[in-house]
Amino acid sequence: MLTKKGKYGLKALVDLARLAPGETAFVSEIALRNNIPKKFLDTILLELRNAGILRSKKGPGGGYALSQPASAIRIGHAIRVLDGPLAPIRCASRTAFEACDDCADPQACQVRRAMTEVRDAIAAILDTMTLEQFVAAPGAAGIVDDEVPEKKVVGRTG
Amino acid sequence: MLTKKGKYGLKALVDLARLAPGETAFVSEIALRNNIPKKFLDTILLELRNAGILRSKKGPGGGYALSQPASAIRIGHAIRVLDGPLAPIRCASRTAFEACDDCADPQACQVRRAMTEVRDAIAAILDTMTLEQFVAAPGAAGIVDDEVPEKKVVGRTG
DNA sequence: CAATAGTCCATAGATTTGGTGGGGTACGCC
DNA sequence: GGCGTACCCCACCAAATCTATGGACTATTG
Repeated sequence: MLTKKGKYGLKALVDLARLAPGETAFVSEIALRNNIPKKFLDTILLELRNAGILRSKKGPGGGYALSQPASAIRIGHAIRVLDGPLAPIRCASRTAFEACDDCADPQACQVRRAMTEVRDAIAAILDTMTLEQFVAAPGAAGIVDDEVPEKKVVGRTG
Repeated sequence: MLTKKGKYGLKALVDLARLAPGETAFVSEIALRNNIPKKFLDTILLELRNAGILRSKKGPGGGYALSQPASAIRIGHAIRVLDGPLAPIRCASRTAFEACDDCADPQACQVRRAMTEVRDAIAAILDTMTLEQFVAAPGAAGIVDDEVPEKKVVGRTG
């Protein structure tokens, strides 16, 4: 699951990536532009900064900015910082592995096997995608066959 | 995220798929064999039954069994029944779509775009995989380059 | 030194997850 | 037609996680 924290973080990164080179933005600006609670965004940007993805400057005229060009920032990295491992289940994570208490032998677990396959597919997308690609919006014409349904559907098939 | 509920459910399905044709198993048996709390498994199997994946028989000599051959049961279906939509975020679900309250226009959202791609990758795997394939264990030799690390790693890179 | 804006810590409500308890109900079997 | 088995259903609960909020502190600029 991508939590609100992760989502807010990605939105903030997009916001910052759109800045002119050298420019910085206040937390309050970013929060306002993206409908994010300012205080919550505070902690999110801080984590991204501690992870080396953002840099910050205090005081008047301060603010946040990307620490690297958008083309060098991988979406998967940001998500891991904010939401943890990409794997759907911990025992399927390649580097944040943790054994399930109900599994005698993780190597023999079918669930783990399948979820590892899923993890790899997710990682293949998100560790390849850079912030630069992420920001490059293919306009509203990008997804033509992906209509948004009227209201929430009963069956959970998504 | 695959919750314990989803995981337990999948394990139970594997258990049932290994039964001889026509044979049934008690909830208590399945629970015991897979280290699953009996009562919790009760509710899980019930949901799978209500979804048409399992059939059950009451009374002595009763129990649970697959309602269809394992080759006709799709893993993605079972997971959706137990854990909900496969998409990492609701607004990226194709049929259980729900708009985020912080997004003015879902069509223009970069996060949604990327997560839809992830959703499709997940669905491609899980909606293709049948219980039959899922159960077919390629022994311990199946994944050779997938060593299980000693203990939990600090960095969350999974 | 005063205003600004990031940093840090503590806390708290809401929701989800994971699980328990108890009773009801259909069924097979003496 | 009881009796026990084992599924069915309801309510409830504890713990964890998510989603914030409040307030104090610190560094910087003018």
